[in-house]
Amino acid sequence: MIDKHLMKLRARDDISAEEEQALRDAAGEVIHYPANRTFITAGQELSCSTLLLDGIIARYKDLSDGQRQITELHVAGDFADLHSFTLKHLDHSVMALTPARIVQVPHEKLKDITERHPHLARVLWFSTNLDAAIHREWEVSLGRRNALQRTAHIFCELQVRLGIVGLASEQGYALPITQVDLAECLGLTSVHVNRVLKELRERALVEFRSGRVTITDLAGLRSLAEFDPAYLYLDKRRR
Amino acid sequence: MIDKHLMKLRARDDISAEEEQALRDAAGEVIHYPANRTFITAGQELSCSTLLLDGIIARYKDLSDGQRQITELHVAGDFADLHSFTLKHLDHSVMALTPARIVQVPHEKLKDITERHPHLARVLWFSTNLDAAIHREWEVSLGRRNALQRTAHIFCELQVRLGIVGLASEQGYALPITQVDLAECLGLTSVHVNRVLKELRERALVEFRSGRVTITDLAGLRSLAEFDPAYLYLDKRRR
DNA sequence: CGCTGCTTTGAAGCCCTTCAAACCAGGTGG
DNA sequence: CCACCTGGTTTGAAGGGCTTCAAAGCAGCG
Repeated sequence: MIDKHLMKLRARDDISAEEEQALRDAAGEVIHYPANRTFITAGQELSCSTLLLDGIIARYKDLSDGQRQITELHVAGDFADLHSFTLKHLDHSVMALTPARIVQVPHEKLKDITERHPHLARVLWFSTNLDAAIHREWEVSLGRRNALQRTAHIFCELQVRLGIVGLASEQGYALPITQVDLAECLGLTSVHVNRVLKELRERALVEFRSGRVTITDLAGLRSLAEFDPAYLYLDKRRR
Repeated sequence: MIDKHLMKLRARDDISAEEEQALRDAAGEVIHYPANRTFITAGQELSCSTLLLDGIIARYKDLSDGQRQITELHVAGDFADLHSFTLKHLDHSVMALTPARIVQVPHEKLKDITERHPHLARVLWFSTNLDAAIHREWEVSLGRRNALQRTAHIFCELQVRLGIVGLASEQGYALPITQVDLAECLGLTSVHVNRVLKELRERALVEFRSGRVTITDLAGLRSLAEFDPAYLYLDKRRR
């Protein structure tokens, strides 16, 4: 059940059989959410974290004028809110963008892990730091990259992250979200995202249609985005 | 020496005398950096974390065309790179924007803490999650707030963060950085930041001159920025 | 007292937004 | 089986916020 999560962790560090078992034991109830369901609201008190088994989840913040900024996307194998273990309530909301299957991991069990499995605790700590690294890369996109590069960059990021858990190839991957969702990730209007997607298609780099990203030219796409996967910390030997 | 750091932690959770001592014991060499010194370069291997005693530090990423995005500012009492403990090398660089005094904390000592002081370890984990929360708020600013709100927002944030360690009042605080630095935080050009500062001054909200932020109307400033300090997790009772 | 780094101002232009409307596909009910 | 509805996509036209380019102003310092 938590196999994709283990794939993700093991792409970054060694996880012993004992630690794997501790994680498996921590997994609780499996829940299905429909697309478009907000299941954690900012500020709400939390006693368990959400491990995503399947689907796409977004962390987002709403502004008073109805605008929304998605601060990170999550894919299968990610904890959507491991940080709620130390924060206890979140500064953002969390929603399923597609139908999603998740498993709840009680904070009690995570606390046990910090007390009984220090190394595994550090690996989980690492995971939340990886989320922060993704936030930073998005800050760079939002602050300094133009719409075209920004859009190319997110497609590159998801290709790598989905690839780690076996859900993407160099040719593309399923991404059943809307252009509005994408616009909320990119800090753009959906109208402009639409125009950018058209240009990416016409440049024969990538195509985003009917819930699927089809990559025509991965090298070209990465070059346009100046994508450097270092921020995803995949080089295991360095840790 | 690490008093400001303890103030910061204790604004969020209780720290026992024993834990305090463990932290004090972890502190190593004190180092002075001049303004404008990059002391950690992205990718470089690290064996200790940097606790800021005095000054302003920036985490930043450079783009190939010479543009730069600062992803977070640090003030006295902050770890500038506690996350390097689990990441081992960083996806960004770190520089002193002002003359800075720091103390190095060896990762070995942090590892001891995770093994001997699980609660303190969780508090440190919390600290890195707080950094991530700040990243998220900056993503919202960069993605959805206009230049005026964005600038107002960062002044509000720093007022709170510096206030926690006794370095800001409701009337203002020292912030000896340049408009260029500010622009690199805000994803704007320094030219436009200059115009925005003029408008904030003319609206009698805040003045930024000769290294000092003078707040004329804190309520008005917060209202313009739609500043909600919840993301700084200061409500101790909820944890 | 001139150099240097930072700030300020102006003018022109572009990237992205806003507003509006048409198009399209899939699902539902008459 | 088609008309209708709904949510999402696409396109056009106009406008604005921020950038770019350029240059002047200013303060601190050797």
